[in-house]
Amino acid sequence: MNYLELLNPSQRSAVESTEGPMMIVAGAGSGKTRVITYRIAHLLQKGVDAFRILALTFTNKAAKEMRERVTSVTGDEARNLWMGTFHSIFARILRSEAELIGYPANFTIYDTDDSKSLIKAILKELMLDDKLYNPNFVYSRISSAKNNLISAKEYMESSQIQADDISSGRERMGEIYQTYVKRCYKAGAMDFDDLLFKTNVLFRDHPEALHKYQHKFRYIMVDEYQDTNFSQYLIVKRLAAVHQNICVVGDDAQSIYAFRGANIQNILNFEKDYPDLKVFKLEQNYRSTKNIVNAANSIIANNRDQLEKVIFSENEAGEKIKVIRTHSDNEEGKTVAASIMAEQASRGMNYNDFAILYRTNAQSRAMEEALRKLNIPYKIYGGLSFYQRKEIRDLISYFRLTVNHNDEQALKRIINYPVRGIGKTSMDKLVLAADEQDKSLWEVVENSKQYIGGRSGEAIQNFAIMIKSFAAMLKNQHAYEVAHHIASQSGLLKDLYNDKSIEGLSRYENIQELLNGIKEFSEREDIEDKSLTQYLQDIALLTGDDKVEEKEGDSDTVSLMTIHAAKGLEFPHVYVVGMEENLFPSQLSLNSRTDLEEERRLFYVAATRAEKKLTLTYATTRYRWGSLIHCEQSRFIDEVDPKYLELDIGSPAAAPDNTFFDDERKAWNNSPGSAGAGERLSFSRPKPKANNTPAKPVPATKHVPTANFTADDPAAIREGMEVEHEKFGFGTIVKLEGRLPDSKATVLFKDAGQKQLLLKFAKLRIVKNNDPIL
DNA sequence: TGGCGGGTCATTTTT
DNA sequence: TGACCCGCCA
Repeated sequence: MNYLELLNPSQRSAVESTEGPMMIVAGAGSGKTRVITYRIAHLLQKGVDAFRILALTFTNKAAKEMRERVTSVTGDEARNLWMGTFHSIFARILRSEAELIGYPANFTIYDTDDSKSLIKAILKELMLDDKLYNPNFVYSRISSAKNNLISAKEYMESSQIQADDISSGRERMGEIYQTYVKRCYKAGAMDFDDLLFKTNVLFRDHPEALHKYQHKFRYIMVDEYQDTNFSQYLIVKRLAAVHQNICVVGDDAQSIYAFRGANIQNILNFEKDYPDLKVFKLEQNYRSTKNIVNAANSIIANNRDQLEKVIFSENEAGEKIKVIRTHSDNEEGKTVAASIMAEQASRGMNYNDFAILYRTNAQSRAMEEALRKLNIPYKIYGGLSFYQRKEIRDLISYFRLTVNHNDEQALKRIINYPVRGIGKTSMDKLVLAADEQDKSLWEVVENSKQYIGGRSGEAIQNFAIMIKSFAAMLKNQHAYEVAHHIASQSGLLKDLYNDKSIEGLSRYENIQELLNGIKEFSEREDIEDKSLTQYLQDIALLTGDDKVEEKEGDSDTVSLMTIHAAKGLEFPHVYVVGMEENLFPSQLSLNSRTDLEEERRLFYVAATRAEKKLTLTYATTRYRWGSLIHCEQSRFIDEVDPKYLELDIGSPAAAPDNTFFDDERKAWNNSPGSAGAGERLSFSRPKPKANNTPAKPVPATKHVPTANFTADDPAAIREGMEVEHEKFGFGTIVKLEGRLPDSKATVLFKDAGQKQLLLKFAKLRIVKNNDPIL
């Protein structure tokens, strides 16, 4: 097979250039995967040993796909490639070198949930306020420290960081970080970031280990290089230092993981690290129509930091990009669903050809409902993965604890599940004891008699004995035998079996499914080590729906996913929904140019998923965290060169569910300033400032409500308004907090003084609208 | 000790 | 709107 003929000239030279440092700047849809695939095939064909090629990706999906594609070109030899995600490859290396850095080879990998619950536990033990030290915040702070290779010690010694934390009132961050690290160590656990951090430690402190891998990997490829963080960057740099056969592939315009520590500078500055770098640019987009490519180019042109390149398409011009405005998120859903149905019928397309992309998972609901009403089959990607379900985590925790007794998070999770009378009080004692004696929780549990007597003490003893008995099986029996034994002997299976509710049933089925998976694993012929230990290591980094996809592979469904999840995919028709300010771009991104640019790249990614047709939709009102808010069209729509757009924002015939908002709109239109019901009904407004508007003098009235007292819709209440309350009389809205329907108003009553009222209960009549903004 | 109910809270993206 | 946490009660 002459694969070289399948490539265009720039693709081909990228494939044929195998020696020395190189960078492939691969625009969206430019055949990047094809180039990587053939490049590896080319190396193999030249006689390079597959064991000496390292190919790194970010997602399991990408790794899997790449391996399949290489296999289809080169055959079985592809199996020997070192190909996988950063995390899985270096976890593998760390296991074989674990001793060097003082870890057991069977260390546990803590996922995000484990990490956060450990952080919560630490906060509690240190008696810190978890409002101030929000676990999510703490987690991301520690994570970004690790991704920038700042150890706990360094963290505490850095005056810069200290100043930072002190100024935000969190001067004990360093201490938390340090405790966290220590606890992970005692538990024989690494979190996701550790897998990279410790690899760096290994390579820094053990030159012989570094040396070994430097020589082993003669060719290194990194996909999605724009998404590397500092920690990953340094690993790659070190590994490539000897042979210098490093090939990175990426597209700065598609860098969307800065929030996770990815540093776009890694790709922008690559040249500085390798002066004799060869750069290949893949600029022809084979995926999309001219209109889509040009529109995408006009979007990304708004960003400042970019590698120079011109993406072009030789495909047909195609349809313009459609922009649809709707009045509510539900209507948006209906519109999209109806459109899919119509197109599917009129153009003879499959549901597979459609994707609905959104910024946040919460948006999927309105879409789902609408699709369901029209009986359109759909599949949601992302969300809770199989392995994140409670019952699965429970059983896996048993496995984890069996393999690694020190795994604190697993232990805590299951020591009293199923219930065996080991309560909070006992656990508190054990945790305290472990901390005082600097032991792992398990070591204390094993000797619990010293700390806890009576029934609880007994129960703990029995628990420890049970776990040890499980462990005794590990050596000689394969995964399924042990797993099944654990599931039944722990009482977990029985506990679920007894739950006859619908959810209980599905939990039971899930456990069965997990066990079936393990059974398959145990029966696979291509695996040597069929122990439960090995199984755990195989699945530890399997997140997302790697599993689910296989199951319902070829059904014809519309795909729903976040834009992040859609990266790397393509669909004939793409709907990007929720094109609204504060949603996309996310309001969290509006503070800095870098964040906004990342958001814009995200939009670029979304747009370039489409092959034939791209539709952008937005709603002027939307339910968000349970209450109705008003939305404004996204600035990103304005940024697309209008000549590629076809607007459909004329007010559609009133949808049935629309009447509900009429009162509200009336209230708005009555207010001074918004009277000119202009072209765009822009309801959104800047967040009210904390300082209050001065109240106007109100005519004194007694607590007697005016005749015909009728309350107004809470939605119409604004700061600064004068209102009347049945009991408290007249007053001024000083402050509004929260969102409808639970918003709370602080009202300064002329006679009754200041009161806090829940709007949904308090009946307020608007006396005069002093809204300062309108 | 465990279960239930109400209050509170956050909601971006993932290995 | 839902997830989670806490406190109260059995």
